Amino acid sequence: MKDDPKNNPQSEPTRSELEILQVLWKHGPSTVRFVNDHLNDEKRSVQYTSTLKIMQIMTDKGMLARDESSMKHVYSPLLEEKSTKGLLLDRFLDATFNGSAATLLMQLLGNKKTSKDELDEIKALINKINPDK
Amino acid sequence: MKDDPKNNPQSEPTRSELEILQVLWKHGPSTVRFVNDHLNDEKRSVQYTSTLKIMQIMTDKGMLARDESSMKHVYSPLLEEKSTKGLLLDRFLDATFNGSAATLLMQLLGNKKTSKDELDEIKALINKINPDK
DNA sequence: TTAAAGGTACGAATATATTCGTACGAAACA
DNA sequence: TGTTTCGTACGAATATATTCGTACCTTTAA
Repeated sequence: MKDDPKNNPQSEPTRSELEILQVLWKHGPSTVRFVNDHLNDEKRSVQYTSTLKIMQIMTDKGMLARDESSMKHVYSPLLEEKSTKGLLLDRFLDATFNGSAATLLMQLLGNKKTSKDELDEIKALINKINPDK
Repeated sequence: MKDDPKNNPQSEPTRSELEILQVLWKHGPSTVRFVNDHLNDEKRSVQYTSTLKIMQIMTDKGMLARDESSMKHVYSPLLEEKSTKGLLLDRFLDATFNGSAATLLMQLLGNKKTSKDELDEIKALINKINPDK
């Protein structure tokens, strides 16, 4: 059982898998048709069977649950949004900023794409941090 | 020339390529031997010829420059550290947090792996932000 | 001066991710 | 009822990333 992906806590979603998870996290359990339409509307052009295939693979990996009681299968995410994003952030932080959150933040603040509103929001958040932590 | 990777501003370094870039950014122009030893000491076990191959590919892609005047070729990064990390951060932010820096920060602050010292550093940084931006 | 050590080049195998065509079954409906 | 539409399953092609063996050349040292 060593190679069963369900038992591999290290595995993280790929780019395509993450796109699908984002739809499911946002909209709840969905059919392939719904997810595919959403991707085509919001993200990029992709064929129905491609989305279907990835969702089938994700189910095999234990990332999604599939309700087959109706012909139109309904998929639910089995990965929790917060912990998954936390894992991805950890990996990214290590790979790109050698684990330094402060360095990442500096980059973020110097980044053109971070708007004034976002900066204000960030400042507000910081001010709420428990000063004892 | 359309497919010449040198002309593709979208291309971003892969995981392995980033590992190598980090060594070159930190230590300056280096031989394959130096980079490979460093990776083995600090990161993971990898054969010399594997590192060589990746660095050759990176040179083809225009990510590295190679000084062949000595038998031991010396490689220099052609990608600038800050802008490269900025690009990676942008992509990650879009893919994982739908482009919201504030959401990313919240995740970062709630993360066990962010230490008190890091939080202090972040707070200090925030306090230095130009309030006009 | 020869053998060992250390270097590059590069093809090929492997691993992984992604895309999509085709087959075929169920349902909707004319 | 037949035909069109919508669904799943799945193999296979494609794209990309990674690893490493082997060939062969240069330098070093016995």
